[in-house]
Amino acid sequence: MRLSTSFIPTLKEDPSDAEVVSHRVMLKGGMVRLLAAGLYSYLPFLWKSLLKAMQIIREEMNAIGGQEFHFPALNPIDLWDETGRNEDFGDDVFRLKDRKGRGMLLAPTHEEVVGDIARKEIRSYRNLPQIWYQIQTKFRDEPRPRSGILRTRQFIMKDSYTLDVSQEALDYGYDLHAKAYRRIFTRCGLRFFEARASSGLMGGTGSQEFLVEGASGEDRAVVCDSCGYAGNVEVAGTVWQMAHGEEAPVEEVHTPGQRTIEHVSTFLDIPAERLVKSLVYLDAEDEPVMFLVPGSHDLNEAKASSAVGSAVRPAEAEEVLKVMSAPAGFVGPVGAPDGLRIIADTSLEGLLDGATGANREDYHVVHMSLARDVKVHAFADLRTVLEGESCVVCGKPVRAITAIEMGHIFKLGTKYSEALGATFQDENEEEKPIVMGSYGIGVERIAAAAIETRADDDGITWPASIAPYHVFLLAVNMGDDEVVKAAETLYEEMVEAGLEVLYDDRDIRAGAKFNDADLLGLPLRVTMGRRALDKGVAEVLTRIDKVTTEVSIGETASFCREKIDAEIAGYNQRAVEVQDG
RNA sequence: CGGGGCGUGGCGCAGUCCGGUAGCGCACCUGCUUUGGGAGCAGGGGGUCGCCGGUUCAAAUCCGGCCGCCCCGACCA
Repeated sequence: MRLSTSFIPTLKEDPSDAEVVSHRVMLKGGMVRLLAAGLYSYLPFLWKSLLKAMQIIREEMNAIGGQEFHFPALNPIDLWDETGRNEDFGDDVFRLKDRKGRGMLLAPTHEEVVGDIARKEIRSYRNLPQIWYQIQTKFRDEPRPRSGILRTRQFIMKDSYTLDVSQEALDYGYDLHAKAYRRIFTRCGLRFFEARASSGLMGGTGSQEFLVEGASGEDRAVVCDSCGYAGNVEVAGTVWQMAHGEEAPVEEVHTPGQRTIEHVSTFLDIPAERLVKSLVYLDAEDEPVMFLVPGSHDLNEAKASSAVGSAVRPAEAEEVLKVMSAPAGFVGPVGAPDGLRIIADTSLEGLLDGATGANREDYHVVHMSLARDVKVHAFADLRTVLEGESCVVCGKPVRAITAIEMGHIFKLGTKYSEALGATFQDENEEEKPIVMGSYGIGVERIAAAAIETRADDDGITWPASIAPYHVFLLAVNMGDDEVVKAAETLYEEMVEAGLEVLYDDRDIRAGAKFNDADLLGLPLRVTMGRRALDKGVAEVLTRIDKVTTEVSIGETASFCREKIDAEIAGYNQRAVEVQDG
């Protein structure tokens, strides 16, 4: 492709509205343009990369027996009422009416459509298993789109669905997907973590996220570099025990105005690790529940929610007062109202000498023994783990990371098939619900994560497998006929060798070309100028390390071809190594 | 939805406090010179200052309302 006739509108200055690396570079590199908040046009240069990522996804999905579909993005709303998810998604879904007034929505995911086909077509265990997938635009009216292409309101997703006869069969299909995902991300040149995750709105019995470490991500996870354990903070556990202390009579102490852990800790000279945070929450029915976590830790609301089995929200100040008859900042489990559910973090079990609110303004209690003084309803993992705590698998310290969620796989079970009546008849003529799994990959995030993790001060450094082109061919001076002729010949030879070449034949100054070449970040840059031509060479620069090699003109095409092939072969080799986890 | 920032030629910004000629750099057009890391000189085109209303002789500037975009939080497969 000739740059002189391409539409790759690079910018000279940094765009003002972009903070995260991938967003800035995509705008600057003429790859995306904003239409409205969370809605981007993908320009040809980015689209080529996305097409390559999608092709890798296709190959790997096909390799595990996936069949590619294309479902309607526009769905009748009553189908979503059948599963209850029209309500569950709330304002996150775009709704509209057709000309007859029928309620429709723009699908944020496709379990319902898959379930609808299944209930109409799948009759027998002989029809199973099935792996169905599509690569399609999804719509979600995000409350806050952000970070450029990382969280948008319209995005491309590879979504796949397994239909099986049993939980065991689902496990197999789920493992096939995990394997495919490892291969996909590795072939795309990404280093990822697999993290246990919360199923959230999807429901089901288990889920796992594929994360790429990166500061602009929205996910927090802990990873163990020793054994490879990783978990989203919503579910990750660590081995950590609060100091038990020694038993002593419980005692009220005057703590005027000391509401926060920090203040109380300083005021009483008790380390935060010995304080107990008492938090009043309300469940979905507005029934109160008190959570107890170590003063040194935060309550994790996702964990709190699963401990209660319902969504929870912090009680407002007035609600705290109403439930506890004491103001927020001074509430505690000692002498709490009868019947108040109290759920304590597992690290508090056996605590003999803790301090917390006294349920009386300006007073706290010390020497609280949990077993003696508190009626704990249940112990559960409630705390947000902290860096340096011990890995639940190997005991080594874990690391806390910020990460981009690339993919998420779910064991759904029979939630959707039961709601929709998608059943099959087994060998014993018994009618059973189909066991489902669902699996997603955010396609744009592949390109975004590659940029986020590999960009340098000058621009992108694409992995060869998803680079829009392999080579940036730079003719230094279009006014020099011999240079132009040599560049044209190189262009032809490289294309002939099967390379994808972006040929900068623009009649502009060399400096601008070099800067664009750095910015666009193709794996190889081939420079043809007077200097090189006189030596009978082309200068081949590998973008990732900026090392230049002089290669005789006649061998340049094959030299580049080998470089690109070697890099891609490296990813493929690594894919084999990591595919089984 | 709460908090903060911003909206002025295509892009990046100044001007707004203190009302009175819309300005700078880049980009764009023409000519000449240049040509290996975003050239120089000369000439030129392009802006209802986000929108609506108010105050005023006069509004980019003051007042009121609204809209949009970005960031933090809430939220979020």
